[in-house]
Amino acid sequence: MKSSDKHGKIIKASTKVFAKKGFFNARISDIAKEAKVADGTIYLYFNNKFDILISVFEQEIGRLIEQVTALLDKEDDPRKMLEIFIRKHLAEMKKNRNLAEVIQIELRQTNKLIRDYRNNKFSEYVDILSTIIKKGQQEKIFRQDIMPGIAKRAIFGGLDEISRVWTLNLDTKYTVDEAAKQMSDIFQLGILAPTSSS
Amino acid sequence: MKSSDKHGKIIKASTKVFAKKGFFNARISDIAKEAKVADGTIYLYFNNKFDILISVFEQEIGRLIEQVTALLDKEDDPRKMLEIFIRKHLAEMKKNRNLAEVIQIELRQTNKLIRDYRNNKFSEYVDILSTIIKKGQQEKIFRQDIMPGIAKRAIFGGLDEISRVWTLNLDTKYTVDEAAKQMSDIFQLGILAPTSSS
Amino acid sequence: MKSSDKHGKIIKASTKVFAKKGFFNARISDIAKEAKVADGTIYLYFNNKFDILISVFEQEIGRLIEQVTALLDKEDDPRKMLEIFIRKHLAEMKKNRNLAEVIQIELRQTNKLIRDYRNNKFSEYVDILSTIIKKGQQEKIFRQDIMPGIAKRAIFGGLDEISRVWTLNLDTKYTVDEAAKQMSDIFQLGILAPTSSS
Amino acid sequence: MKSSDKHGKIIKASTKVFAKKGFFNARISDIAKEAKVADGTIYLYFNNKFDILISVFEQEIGRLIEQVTALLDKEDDPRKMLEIFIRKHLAEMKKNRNLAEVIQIELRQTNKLIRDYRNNKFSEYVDILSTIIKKGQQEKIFRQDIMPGIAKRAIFGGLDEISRVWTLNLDTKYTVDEAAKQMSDIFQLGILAPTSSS
DNA sequence: AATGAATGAGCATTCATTCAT
DNA sequence: TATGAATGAATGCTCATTCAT
Repeated sequence: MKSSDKHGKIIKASTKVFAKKGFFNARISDIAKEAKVADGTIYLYFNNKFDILISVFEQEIGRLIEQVTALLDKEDDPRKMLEIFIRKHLAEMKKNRNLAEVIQIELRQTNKLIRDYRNNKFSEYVDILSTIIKKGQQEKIFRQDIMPGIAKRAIFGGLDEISRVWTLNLDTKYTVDEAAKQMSDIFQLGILAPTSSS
Repeated sequence: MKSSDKHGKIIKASTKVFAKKGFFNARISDIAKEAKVADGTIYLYFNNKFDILISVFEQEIGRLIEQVTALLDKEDDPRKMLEIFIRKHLAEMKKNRNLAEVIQIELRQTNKLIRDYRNNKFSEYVDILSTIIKKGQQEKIFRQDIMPGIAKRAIFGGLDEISRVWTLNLDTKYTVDEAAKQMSDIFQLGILAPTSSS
Repeated sequence: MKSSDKHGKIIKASTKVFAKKGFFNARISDIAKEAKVADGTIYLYFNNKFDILISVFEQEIGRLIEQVTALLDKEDDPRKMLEIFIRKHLAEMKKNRNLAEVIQIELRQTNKLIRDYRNNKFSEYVDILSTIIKKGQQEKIFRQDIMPGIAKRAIFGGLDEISRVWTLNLDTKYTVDEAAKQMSDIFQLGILAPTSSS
Repeated sequence: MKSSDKHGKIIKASTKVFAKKGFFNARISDIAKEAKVADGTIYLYFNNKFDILISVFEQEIGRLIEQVTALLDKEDDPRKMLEIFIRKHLAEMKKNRNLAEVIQIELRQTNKLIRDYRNNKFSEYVDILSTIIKKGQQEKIFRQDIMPGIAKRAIFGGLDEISRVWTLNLDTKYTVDEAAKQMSDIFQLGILAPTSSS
């Protein structure tokens, strides 16, 4: 890491600007100003505007993966692991609104924008969920008929939608803990009342 | 309703073009060509490009609401109603890929793009879920501690993520029925194995 | 003159709209709305937008010529005739602000816009001045060394500038009579004090 | 002052293009081509098309003011000063036809186009005339009953009309000297024959 | 490495004019 | 005659990217 980590400064500035304005309305000059570098300097570190966006994903989600992984390594019970993932994800999204916006909105477009880009880091992140589920199934803790590939999307999608609303300044009546508790219950116990389960 | 129905033709063409290229990369001339009208004709029916996007939402989601509501009216059991919603939503998204893309990707941006626009139709659609949940709670079929406002987002988010992947041509290994069955189970029963439920 | 004199209505409406918005910012639909006819109807009476402008000149200035000529016919003294012209022109411009604007601003552009158009009516109007001057010279009332072609422009230009300011809402401190008196004096007596004239 | 002076080149090119085509028919690309810069470059120096027009006025009329003022500073006799102004104005308009056109035609529209713009430089220029007249009145050389606010407009309007005709390629039979002499005489002595003055 | 002036392709929108009714 | 829906050419301005310094 150089003393003047321009690459990092630009990534940080881009996250902020993309979050605030969206990818298409964000100007390279906005990013340059935010990062306190010249417009042209950005092109010494990135190929083009899309490249910046992708780098933001890779870097920010990479950081997320590291943090979540570190937390999960200390735990062995799949139920607890699932709860940790849920809580950590919601906490991060609430804390880092810029990242939340970028993941929820800009990430969606990326596959359309850049046909040959697959969000590997993102897949890796979501796959943490299926790994937990498979582990739970092996340990006979989670139902065998659950398809991990579907469950991971159900859970991630749910979390994403919850945190999406936070970025809109709506529904802030729920705290992270409340929401995390609810989501853990919904996904683990289901919404059926115990007596009515077949 | 005029015989030519230019308004409808433009909405239909816009849905297709927005789905294919995304709002920002869609050109008015693309839409005009797709709708087989002149560029200027579009402005006889819509104020601007944003207005077209919003109209697409209102119209297409309005149609979705009508269809889902019609199906739900025939059913009284909240469990069945939830299943119906899930199956219908997934079926529609699989069938109408253009609408799916627009909902999943473009709708996300809308609140950012147009500050004073609230997707009323969209809220109305998602609120069908919380209505079902509340009904189930009143009938003691769904757990009392579930917060409908959170559960509706968990469920819709999950469905959205599932169908999002379909539009990417990934994971088409799951049929609508399989996915619907899985989602219903996950949200109703949870993923915990029955014996391990506390 | 037909019962529904559309041609006249369009001319009248155009004068108003051109005055208010200027030729380039005036829309055919503005004129149509003002004249209470359909857009297309205008093209039954005029070839194009320029044609309307030219017709406005011809008609309005034609009316001006008639009125001024009628007044001048009653008078034989060139000094009085000059005063009458000056007073009448200023009075008309003050009364009919729309016409004033069109003459002062739009007429200027016309030669540039329409290369092959010569404002014959306008020339005819201004030539009334040179006719008066020539008559005065023949009667030895006006100085022989005055070139009528220059004097007519000096006088008309001066009047035009005075009334131009009126349309800008500036300098309304001068009444028509005051201004007319001043202008007559300036052009007849000059601004030199009598004692200092060589 | 940069060696390339793009700002100046664009002003010069704009004056030429506005003169030739008029403001509304002038294209930014016309100006860019004339100035030998890219279209976008123009927007590094000016906010918009109107801003270019205003800058042309300010700069060109500013130059005119400087030149006239320099000439007038050497003279003390109001009669001579008036003659100098008249001759200089006509000479400049004849020499610089582009500026002449822009002043005579485009300047007229400006107040209509841009409501909050007042041609300060232009007012300043015309006010040189009223200053001369007031000075002449104080020195008892010009008639006391002349209102300087009206006289300045009479004189400027007359000069403007004379030079306007030059730009139309009409009446080039008069030289600058002839016209200047005539105008000076008309405004100083009036057109009445000496013997017939009351 | 860093700068930022310069570039010029690209597009939403307007509006004079047409023409089927 | 009269209409007004439809047309599509035309353009001011933006901004990602380049490159001389």
